[in-house]
Amino acid sequence: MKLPHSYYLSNDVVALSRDLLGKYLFTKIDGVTTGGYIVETEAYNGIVDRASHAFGNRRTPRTITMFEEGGRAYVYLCYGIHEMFNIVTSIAGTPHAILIRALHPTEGIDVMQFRRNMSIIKPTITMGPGSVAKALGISRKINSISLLSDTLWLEERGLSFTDEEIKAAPRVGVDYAGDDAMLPYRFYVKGDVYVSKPNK
DNA sequence: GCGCGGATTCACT
DNA sequence: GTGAATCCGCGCT
Repeated sequence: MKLPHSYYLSNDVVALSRDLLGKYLFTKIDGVTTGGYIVETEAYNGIVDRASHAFGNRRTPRTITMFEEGGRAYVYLCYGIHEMFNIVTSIAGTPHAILIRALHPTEGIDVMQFRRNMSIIKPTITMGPGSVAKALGISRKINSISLLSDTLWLEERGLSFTDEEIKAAPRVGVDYAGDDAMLPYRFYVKGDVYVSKPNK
């Protein structure tokens, strides 16, 4: 079942980040479906979070997507090379977003392998945010697209993890954020081979 | 206009 | 473990 629009309207982006572990994420491009379940996320907590692009209520052509109503994709280019896929949450005007950092692939693995230029399957196929977006065929062209569309959506399939199976930790690559860099806003499934390290 | 640097990945030592 | 790749968003002049 697709996650309903209401799922994305929660104002608690940190709780939602944890809840997304085990949810399935799919794209359907040129008739081919690819995806799997989410095993690593990071929460970006609106205008008070120094690590967020929207910190200080910064509205620019890039960040405006985060200020839209929840239930959309926020896709941007990082380091001039990698596309990053985020889930926008909360109501319009509150720029919460969740970065999808790793996926445990289940469907369309051969196509994802082709998109990643991999001759043999390795865990790095969907490990790390740039890899997830590339494997799923997500680019800036679909920035702001609805997560209830036929191109990109999430599903609940009855998979969940206990608190013992989940680790909360500081986010990756946000040293510029001062004290906010230490907040435990990264969530992952312990020991899953697709989680970017460390994964214990 | 200019310049800095980034929510990273990969090849290579 | 280290460094290159590579684009453009963003703040400041």
